[in-house]
Amino acid sequence: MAYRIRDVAERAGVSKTTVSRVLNQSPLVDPKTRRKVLETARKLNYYRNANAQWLAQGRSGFFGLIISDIENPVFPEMIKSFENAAAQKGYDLLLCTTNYDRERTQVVVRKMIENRVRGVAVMTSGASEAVAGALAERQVPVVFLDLGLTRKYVSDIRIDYSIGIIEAVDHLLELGHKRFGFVAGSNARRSARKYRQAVVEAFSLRGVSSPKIVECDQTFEGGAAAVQVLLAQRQIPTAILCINDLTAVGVMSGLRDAGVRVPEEVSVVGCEDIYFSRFVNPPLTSVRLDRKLLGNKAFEVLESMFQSRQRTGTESVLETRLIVRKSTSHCPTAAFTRQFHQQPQSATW
Amino acid sequence: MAYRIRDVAERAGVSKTTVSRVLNQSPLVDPKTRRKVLETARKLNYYRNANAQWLAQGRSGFFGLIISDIENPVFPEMIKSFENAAAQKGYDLLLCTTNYDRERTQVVVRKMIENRVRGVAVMTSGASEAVAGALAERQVPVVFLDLGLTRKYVSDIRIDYSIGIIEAVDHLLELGHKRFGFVAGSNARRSARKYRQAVVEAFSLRGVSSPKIVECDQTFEGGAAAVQVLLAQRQIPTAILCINDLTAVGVMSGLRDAGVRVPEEVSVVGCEDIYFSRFVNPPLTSVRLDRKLLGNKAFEVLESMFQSRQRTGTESVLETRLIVRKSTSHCPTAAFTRQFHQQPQSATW
DNA sequence: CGTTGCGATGGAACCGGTTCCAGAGAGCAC
DNA sequence: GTGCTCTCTGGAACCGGTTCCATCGCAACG
Repeated sequence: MAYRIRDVAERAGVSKTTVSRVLNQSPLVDPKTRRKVLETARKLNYYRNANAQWLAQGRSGFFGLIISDIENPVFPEMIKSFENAAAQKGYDLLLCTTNYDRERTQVVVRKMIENRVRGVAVMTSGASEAVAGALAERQVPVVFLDLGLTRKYVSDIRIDYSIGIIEAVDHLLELGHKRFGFVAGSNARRSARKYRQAVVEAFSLRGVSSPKIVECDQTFEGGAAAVQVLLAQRQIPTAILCINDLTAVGVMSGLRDAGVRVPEEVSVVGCEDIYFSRFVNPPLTSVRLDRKLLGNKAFEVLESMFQSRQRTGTESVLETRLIVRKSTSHCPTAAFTRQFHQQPQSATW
Repeated sequence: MAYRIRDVAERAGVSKTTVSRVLNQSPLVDPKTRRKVLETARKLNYYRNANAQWLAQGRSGFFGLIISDIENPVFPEMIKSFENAAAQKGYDLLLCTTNYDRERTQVVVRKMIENRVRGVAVMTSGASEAVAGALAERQVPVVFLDLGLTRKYVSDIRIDYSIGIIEAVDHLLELGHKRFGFVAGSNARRSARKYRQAVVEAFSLRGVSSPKIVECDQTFEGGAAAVQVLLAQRQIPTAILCINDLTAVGVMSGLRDAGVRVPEEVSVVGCEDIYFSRFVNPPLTSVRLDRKLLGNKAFEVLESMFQSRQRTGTESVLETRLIVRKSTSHCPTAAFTRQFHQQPQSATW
């Protein structure tokens, strides 16, 4: 068995209490004693038992982070910044994934409670109010993404898509575009619904007729399939907004397969600005959601709830903005578009 | 304060011991008693205190996973499969990242020990034998990636790049290629060194003259820069191997910027087969490293060490294989290559 | 009928820390 | 010298589980 605090105490000729004080940087220790304790601890190669410490303290050193699927490229950046923020304050990360599974979500929430975490960030938009309830009931501060609700122990970070989308619409209008398409996600997803709403509002705000909306499953293949629907129209759109970057890349691929050049003939705008977006060809113009900021803010919100006496939840807003790269450019001339429709390959769609 | 096991015991009219037995599925409990205990636990909405449980048991329910940087796209898949494998056996994941920082590595190793994890997978090739020593000394089973060493408590998973690389070389030879380039990583990295060695060996095995090697920093930009060196040669290679996919994508981008078409004029092969490789244009041919398998195997190895009486380390091998997509094709004719060298844009490199 | 064996249960020690509270001893003012 | 304050230290209870060992009731058996 490894050395315990008592072993250190005995060899340093002091009590457990004193050793504990030294290890926890209590000021109530004589510098000379402190030095001796630290030295013997080092000599014994002592490691404290985190479970014992946290049992005694009534809570662990963990902050929990619940996400849906770590393979989704939006998460790693968020995890990193959340973890860094926590590490800076001396806390650890307890990461759990739900894989979009209802049952697994329950298990994961239970784990958070059993581990006596100091707070939980639930960064999957699939999570329900039931999750919020379960955690708040155990007095665990929790922060959600776009839950649309705050109360005691429950904070919310709202993502304001509209800013970035309006920037995108303005950008496209400036480039002379008039006919738009939007490859949307399923309305069953809260975040997809919000995004679609913001898109529609942005167009009406600018007094432009609504884009042609095609729904897809938010994957690469979904984007490639959705764009075929848009291309089959009598008048194809010259600019296409997409629910996320992966879809946008699929859209670009579908366009290329159909012989349509991006951005010369059709401009494409993604959302999220995942790491890879700058490396595709052409580099993708995208509505950026700053996950670094999101992860930081999530931790910040949790910590301030944890500190506050009342544990009152707060609402904060995360803004988005447009990152212009090379997948958008001037609207092609009408002549060009008409010519395009006479190409033989258009028959194959 | 939340309900404790004692509260459940009192209300169910049994002892703490019995409740503990019920919760741990011990068979030494009368079914009737079991039912009553479970019911009162549910009624009280009881959650066990993991810290207390693990303190008493002398070890936690965690398996540790140490990686360098979660933003590197090779890791998420690995994390997922490791976590799934652990979850299936009822264990949890303790994920820590080093961010390539020596000091942070120490901190992270300490955390693993303090949390009394049942085993640690160190899946960053930056880790040294010192880390192995620190953990083995505390009798923590640990599995490394390409450490090239096994002993008590220390296992190793060796990645056999050569299979995939030989497949790649054969594939390119079949396509008629004769002049090759290799965009390598820094020899300072263990894994990059191994990869380079495997490439050189594969060529000599097939009796082909060695490729022109250019070193880079394994990033997109590094790849784009490295390819310029290759293009500046009198005879440019018609096929380029790359240390990883991100570099390969950079190489393709650099080629495109120089007006060289992939794969018609130059074929490109990556390594790792990250998720995004199939979505770039053209979809990347790559030497796949199966991270799903790696994560699973890492957990498996740890668990079997944990079970074994002797805690002897094992060595296992993970094979790679070539995934052929569209970034490789027939070697262009000699005439074509010569013509290319007379193009004006070659002067700008 | 006494003994044995077995399934079910509980008492109490223990895991390794933290923290409340009491107290020793030094320093200082009077 | 006395009393007070202040700094530093240690004893002991406690956190909430697990587990060793003893015990008890009951059925089976000789």
